[in-house]
Amino acid sequence: MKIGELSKTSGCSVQTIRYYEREGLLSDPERSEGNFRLYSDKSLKELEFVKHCRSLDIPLNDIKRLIELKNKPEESCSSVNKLIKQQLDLVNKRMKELKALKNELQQMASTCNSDNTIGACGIIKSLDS
Amino acid sequence: MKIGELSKTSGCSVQTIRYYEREGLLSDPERSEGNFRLYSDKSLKELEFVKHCRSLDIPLNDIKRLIELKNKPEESCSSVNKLIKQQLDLVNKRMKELKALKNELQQMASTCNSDNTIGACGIIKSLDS
DNA sequence: CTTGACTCTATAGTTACTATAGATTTTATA
DNA sequence: TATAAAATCTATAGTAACTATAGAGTCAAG
Repeated sequence: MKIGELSKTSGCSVQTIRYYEREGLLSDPERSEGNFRLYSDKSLKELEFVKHCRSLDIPLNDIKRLIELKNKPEESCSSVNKLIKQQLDLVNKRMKELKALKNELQQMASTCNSDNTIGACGIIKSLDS
Repeated sequence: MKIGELSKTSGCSVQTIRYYEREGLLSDPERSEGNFRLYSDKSLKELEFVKHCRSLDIPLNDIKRLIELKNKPEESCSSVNKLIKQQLDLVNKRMKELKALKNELQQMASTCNSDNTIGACGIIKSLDS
């Protein structure tokens, strides 16, 4: 299949696919006579692996490492484990931050009654302090 | 005070301060004979307003709008309110996403017992599916 | 008077894409 | 078969919010 079809079946944009290729996350596809990329089901699998990792917010560089590790099935998977745990730590940290954000924003929103003027606005006041 | 001192008292890096100025979030400071930026306490207040907004993850463009609004105290603050509510929606959305992420990552981490090989690694398997 | 710390501007790099321009190839229609 | 439309190609620039660098100028202390 050509890149447009791969794009549709995978849900990745055409530019993103080409970008992943440039970044070394996808193996170089065959080319047609006219230099169009030609993909197989294996390519789709590769792309889906990347997509799944991205849906977990794993950075492209880490995904690259995971792909390399995948190709060494006899090695210990402790590095894979470490990578996932790091990602989990990050997510936990970000969640804590977001909770704090949410609290402050809610508080702020509650101090504004919308027929006030900006001069009397509780939101602006709390941002100023 | 010069930019280095403002940087220390505010906790913003020197480059970030200059960047905010370029982006129009801080008013242009006085300059010394030798063209060094000279800041007042008012400048510090301005910078702290920006910092506070940023700590709430409000984008620079929105902060710019808030600053403009701040300077029109007689207008209705409904737009301020709207902006904060939008920000709150964003935070809530992101929190939901993160919760889902966290679940999947935890699940994955639990399928790996670290003395396995990559070939048998539950993490890689689940990323593959 | 010179050394080191600080500051200046301008520019490039970061991440993960998205968007564009201009050229080429393929497919569909007349 | 001619041609128009759709898809693809590469290369490059833009996005957000900074951070880092280069190369030059300024200032305070010894």
